[in-house]
Amino acid sequence: MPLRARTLHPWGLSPHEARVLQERLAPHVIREGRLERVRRVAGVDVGFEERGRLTRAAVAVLAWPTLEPVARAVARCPTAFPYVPGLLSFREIPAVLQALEALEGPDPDLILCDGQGLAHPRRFGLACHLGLLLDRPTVGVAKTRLVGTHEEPGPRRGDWTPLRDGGEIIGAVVRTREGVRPLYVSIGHRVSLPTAVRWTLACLTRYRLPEPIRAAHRLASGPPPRLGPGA
DNA sequence: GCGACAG
DNA sequence: ATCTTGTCGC
Repeated sequence: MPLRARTLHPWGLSPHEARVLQERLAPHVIREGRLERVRRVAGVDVGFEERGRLTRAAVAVLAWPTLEPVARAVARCPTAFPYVPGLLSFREIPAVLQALEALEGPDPDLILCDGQGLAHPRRFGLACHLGLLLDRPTVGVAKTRLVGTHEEPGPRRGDWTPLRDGGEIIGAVVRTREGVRPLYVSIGHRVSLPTAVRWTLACLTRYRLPEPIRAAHRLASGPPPRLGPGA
């Protein structure tokens, strides 16, 4: 059955109302969870298309552990919320939900999101917001830092250092490939930080980004998908 | 006041 | 996110 979001709140909010809502919802994020019997891992990519002022979301579902794509969907919506650092989910999640609800086949057991999770000023990044709406395990995987301080992780794939803010560990700075900038991994919902880091690393191939997110990003902005012999 | 600031 | 310029690896 299709992934469906709970209606926890309305979407036509002002930036101020959005901040207040984040503070109300953040305590509901579950910061633990181990994941057993993972069969499918989804990646979510979000972005803005200046031409047409559209918010774009792409989702790819990959089988575990083969990482073969089994489902994909793209959605574009007229952008209805400004880009404000810390409020990205209010701009992007409507398109993400539209794409998720169009997916065919069995639901993913884990969703890797393009953006922060707990590594957010109010501990409620896009991955937390999406995880709470769906009540499913999510992980935030961001290419650059939003908040927090950290030391540079070691040079080898899998090396990581804690990301700290306000006296707590809010994420991990993970070297996913030698010679490239690290990624910022944080809890989204229903996973522990070690689980979030483990699955980010488990989904790596030879690239900087975990394969489900790469597949999603490629879907909307890369070359057209090559259909396999079974399609 | 000045810089920082997911996508 | 997007754009531009310069450098490096395959």
